[in-house]
Amino acid sequence: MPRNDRPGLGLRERKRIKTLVTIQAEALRLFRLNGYETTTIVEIAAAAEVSESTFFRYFPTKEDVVLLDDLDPIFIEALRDQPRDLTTIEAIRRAMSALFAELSDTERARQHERIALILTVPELRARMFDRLFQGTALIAGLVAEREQTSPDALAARALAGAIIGAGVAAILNLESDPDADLAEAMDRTLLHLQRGFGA
Amino acid sequence: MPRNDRPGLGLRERKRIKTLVTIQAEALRLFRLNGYETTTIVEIAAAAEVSESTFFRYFPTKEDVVLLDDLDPIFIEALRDQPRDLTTIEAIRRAMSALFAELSDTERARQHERIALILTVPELRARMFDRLFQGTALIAGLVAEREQTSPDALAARALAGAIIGAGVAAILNLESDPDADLAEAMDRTLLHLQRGFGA
DNA sequence: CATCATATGATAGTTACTATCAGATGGATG
DNA sequence: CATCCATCTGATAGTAACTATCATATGATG
Repeated sequence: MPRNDRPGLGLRERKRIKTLVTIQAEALRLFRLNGYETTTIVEIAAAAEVSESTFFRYFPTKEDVVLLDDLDPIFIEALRDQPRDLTTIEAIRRAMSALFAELSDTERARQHERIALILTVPELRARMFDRLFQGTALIAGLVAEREQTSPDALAARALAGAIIGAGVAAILNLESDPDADLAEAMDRTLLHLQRGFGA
Repeated sequence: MPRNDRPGLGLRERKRIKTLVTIQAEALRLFRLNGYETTTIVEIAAAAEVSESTFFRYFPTKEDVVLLDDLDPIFIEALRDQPRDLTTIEAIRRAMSALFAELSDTERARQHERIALILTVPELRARMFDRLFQGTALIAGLVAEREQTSPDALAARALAGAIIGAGVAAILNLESDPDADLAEAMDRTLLHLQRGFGA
């Protein structure tokens, strides 16, 4: 995740970010080493040299250690930057491309591993889906704003759902094809949706 | 859920179904009465007059008491019954209609309440999404089988994902419009997808 | 009726998570 | 530099979901 430790933040804030990053890094290291379920929070706290209490102050649940990322706001910003006259799908495709382009190689690798982990743990997978569909309302809003053709609320929701569903399909594709390029796959699924499925 | 207690099953089997139904019924009653999170499994077990151990023999997790239903196989069967020459979306729309048509009024009301509960509990909502997307592979298989146009695996997955996403949109629509007719809403979102979104 | 497979209850233990409180530490002010 | 306040931390105790195990009970079968 993009580093936030630019100075000028005050010692307290910097310390806070440091422990957050440490906990997350240690947790992911242990998950990679011993698996998600078998790694306990006591172990993570010990590795990060904090108490169990502190762990829960930074991450409300064990799942959040894996699921929290600061990509969401970046994506939303990238989406807002897209020209108004684009189709919703077009806008999302471009925002996606911009997001992926912004990532460094190590960052991309880290995200790749993160997603691989999420897909293998049912608990995490379920929560990821939930988070993705939390965005339905946001996207539906965009749809209603952009596509002048359909003022129908349900139509906007339908498109938003289909977009997220297509994105999820690209992610799930990694299960059977772990080395696939997620950015490209997602762009392709969205493109399919954009063109229609030739019903 | 459609009753399975037709006789000719042996006493053991009948007892088993009876306790399963009892546990589920008592659980849902307590959830409705006191809320999902605040109701403990000890309470459910007591209400159903079984031990805690027995509860977990019937339902591996607390969530499963709400999420387990026997609609999935019925839907899959209904889907297989659709003529081969239909579009995938058409086939799914018809299978959905058939499924909803098969439900009695009380059954429909029960499902309605069940979904309302699921939507309010993050844990349940997340796992519902997971279950729905478990079906992606199945639907993608259907797509690959029916739509001769696209032998591309990713294209099939994209359509399957979009279909499920559109269905989810209809479900999520209940959050803002609790009295909406789910069957109709789902048919409409799928119809939107079928017609394309006029990109 | 006797035997076997399976279902049940009871007990003990693990782990994620909550609540609470006392002590430590950074930040601002005189 | 000293003081005071806000916040952060660690420790402890407790709850609830779930697992493992074993003895007992009950339906199925010859």
